[in-house]
Amino acid sequence: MRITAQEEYGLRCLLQLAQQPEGEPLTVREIARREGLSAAYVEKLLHLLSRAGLTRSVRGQSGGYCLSRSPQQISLGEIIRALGGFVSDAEICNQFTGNLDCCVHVNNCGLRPLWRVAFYIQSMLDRIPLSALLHDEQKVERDLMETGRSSRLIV
Amino acid sequence: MRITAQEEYGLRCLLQLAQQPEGEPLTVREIARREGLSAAYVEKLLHLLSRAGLTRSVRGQSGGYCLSRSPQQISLGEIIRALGGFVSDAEICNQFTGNLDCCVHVNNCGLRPLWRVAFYIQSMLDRIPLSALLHDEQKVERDLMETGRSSRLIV
DNA sequence: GCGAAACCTGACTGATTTGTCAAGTTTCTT
DNA sequence: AAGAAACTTGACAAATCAGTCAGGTTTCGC
Repeated sequence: MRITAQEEYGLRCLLQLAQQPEGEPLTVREIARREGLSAAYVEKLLHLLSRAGLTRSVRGQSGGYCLSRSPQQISLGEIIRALGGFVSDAEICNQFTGNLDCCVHVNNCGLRPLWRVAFYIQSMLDRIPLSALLHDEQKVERDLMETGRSSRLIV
Repeated sequence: MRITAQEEYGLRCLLQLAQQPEGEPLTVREIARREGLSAAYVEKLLHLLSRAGLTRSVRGQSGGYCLSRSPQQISLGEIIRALGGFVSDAEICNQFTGNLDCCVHVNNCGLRPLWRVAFYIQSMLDRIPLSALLHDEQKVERDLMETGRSSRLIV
């Protein structure tokens, strides 16, 4: 269970965009410079994020990338899903790679409670806006406490 | 941010061991049969878990594997760490693969709040015992609510 | 118009992760 | 003591992921 490189670097790019004044696009080259990444890699990440509807590109000489919504309206959950995905219902027993014809647990999956945990984590991330990462760490902590108290697992 | 194959299958093996009567080892062959995995792969997973101190092997003709502690005393967090690890403090800025000599955020890392989130998730998993996955899903839900209320991020 | 600056895209290479194989060592049963 | 059942281990092949490259298309400023 790890945060992938793609998620980390993609998020860094988004944080750069989030610090930009409204409506002023930032170039790939500039983001790459600030984050110490190659321009090609930043392009790939931003392309992924644009496909997911999180960023918007402006072509042409004075173009670049913007967030498509305000940092308050973009959640960490969305970002994680755009950049590599999370465990999801669909892939649980279908993508089973074992020897049997299908997952032996298909009728009474002993791991279903684990997926429940995963969904819980995901719903927690859905409640944390990108803007939370712009502020101090205490802010994030308060947000987490909030989700901890209020969220329920959907039965 | 995903649960890896190794984590999933390793956990399945542990769940098989957890259902075994105390002190009766289960053979690799039998676990493999029940889970529809190859014996070689199950061996590899159990070897990893033994190294982490979660399982114990009994050699010889009537041997096999047991849990080294009761399912109540083994947490999901430990299991995840044994089977592929979680993000950890040490690897955050050190393993940075960018072009710069070191992470450009080393002094004021914009992602630190994200690691805080990761640690929070990890501490939540540390509070869920393996035994919780043996019971019904409502049980897991109650456990999660408990951790949601009681845990604090360590500052 | 035309060239420079910027985004767009798919193919490709290297690294990591998955899962297998094969040749051990240990222990029990008879 | 011999053989079978079981764990041990390191090397390997296949699949997936990270990151690069090259050659596009679009737009702006002059």
